[in-house]
Amino acid sequence: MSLKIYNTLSREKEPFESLEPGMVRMYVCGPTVYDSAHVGHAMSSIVFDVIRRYLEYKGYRVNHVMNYTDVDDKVIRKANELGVDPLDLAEKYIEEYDRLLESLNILPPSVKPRVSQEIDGIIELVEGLMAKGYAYEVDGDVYFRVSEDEDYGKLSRRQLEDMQAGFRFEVDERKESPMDFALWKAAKQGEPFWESPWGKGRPGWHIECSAMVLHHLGEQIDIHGGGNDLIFPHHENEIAQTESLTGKPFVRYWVHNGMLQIRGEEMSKSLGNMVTVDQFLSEHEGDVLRFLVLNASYRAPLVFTDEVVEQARRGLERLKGAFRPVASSVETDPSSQHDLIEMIQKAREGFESAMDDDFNSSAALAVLFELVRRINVARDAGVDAHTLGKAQDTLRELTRVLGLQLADKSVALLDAEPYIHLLIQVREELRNAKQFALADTIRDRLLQLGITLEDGKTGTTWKLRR
RNA sequence: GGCGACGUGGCCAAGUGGUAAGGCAAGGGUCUGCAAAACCCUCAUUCCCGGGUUCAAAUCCCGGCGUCGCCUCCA
Repeated sequence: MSLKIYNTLSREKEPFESLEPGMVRMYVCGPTVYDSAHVGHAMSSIVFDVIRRYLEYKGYRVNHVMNYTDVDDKVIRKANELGVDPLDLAEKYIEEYDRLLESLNILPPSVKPRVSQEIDGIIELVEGLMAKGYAYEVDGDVYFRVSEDEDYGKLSRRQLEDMQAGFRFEVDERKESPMDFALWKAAKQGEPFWESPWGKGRPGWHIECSAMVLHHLGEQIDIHGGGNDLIFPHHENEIAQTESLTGKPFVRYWVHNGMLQIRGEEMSKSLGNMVTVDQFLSEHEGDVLRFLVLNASYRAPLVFTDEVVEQARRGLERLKGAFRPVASSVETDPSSQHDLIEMIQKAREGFESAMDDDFNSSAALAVLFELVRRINVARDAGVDAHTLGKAQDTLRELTRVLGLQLADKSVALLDAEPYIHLLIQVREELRNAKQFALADTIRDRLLQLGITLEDGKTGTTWKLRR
């Protein structure tokens, strides 16, 4: 089986082949750090984390770069409102985002560059474009000359004429064409600036990503990702700049995630329907959001409502339930062992073929749920602990490829395990003696301590309650 | 106005030519002192609507309707 990835450029699933065998260069557009991240940002980071984890599972080494946009109109505006330094403000939200990545079990990107630390490379890039006639200066601003780029619009499938027809914002008359975009902006009063050949100024929005890719990954990369709202103009412009400069195809696979929507609306500050990641995590574990994301196609819009969150939480519980250990089993059923061993292999194959199909995580989850069911059946049938453990190990390994943590027991709790078993034993004797009131007290008290007891056919099992 | 995506059961959702995965919810049952969990059974003759292509369409084509995104900063 080989991996296929949907490429926004061709609008088709294509066999994945990296530029360099065994190695993937992946760049993902990160957030503009002017405010707290919302669950939509988290969705994007989760999607590309899953992609990375699966590529690593397939044996690739992944060089994963995610940028922080810390020099930007919005950052400056907000900093000025608050009367603080823009870079200090950005720093605060960068630290916050780093923490969120960790809480959501997102593997740290290999490099996390920031615009403010890439200025030299950006200036160099702009100079290169000017030297080749792709850019021009007006009063300290530098613009990209779109008319020079013959295949401009190939990613978003837009024609220059189409775009100009629907123009409904004010055009800067100094530009040669309305579609020309800023590579470098002359500094205005109260804005951070850097010295450049065109005077004091700062980078335009799109140029930063081109510069960071060139700096950290090279002229050509395998995967470039981000939300599908970035296709135009951001990624379109990145292609224009970078390919005009290098003359080489920039990105092999453009990968875009769909937008997360709250009740059919894009989540945005202006609509007042933001759910920040912090808010979400104060009520749910990170796995819930990840499960929600995994349960759908990463390319389609994601429905985010209280009901769907609750469904994700319960689905997760079912997944976790499969890790319960064998009870004090009475008699074993050999056929259950055979079925389970067979399922272990089938689950891995099914999982891989689902994920190979453009990271079809919801189909992969369906396979895992089949494994869960078979594990539960085998446990009820009294399968031996060794075989059950092997099936659980496979389930654990595959859920980890998806980045789910499930109920990873804390060390403290592992220490408590013998005592829990002791209590279960005592309670068992009380139940045999029909001392139900006392038996129930033990169950209730353990529940208060976060441990749920369940009396199954073959004995009592326990699990951690969230 | 232009460009693009999407519309599958009560909810989320997979499925791009061969006769509808999975999860949640719901109903019935097994087990159980009770509870919970688990397991078994049931739950879309049908995939927004109308045409067309085909032996065969949720899947391809045309036309509607609807939702969303982008065209201005946005994961």
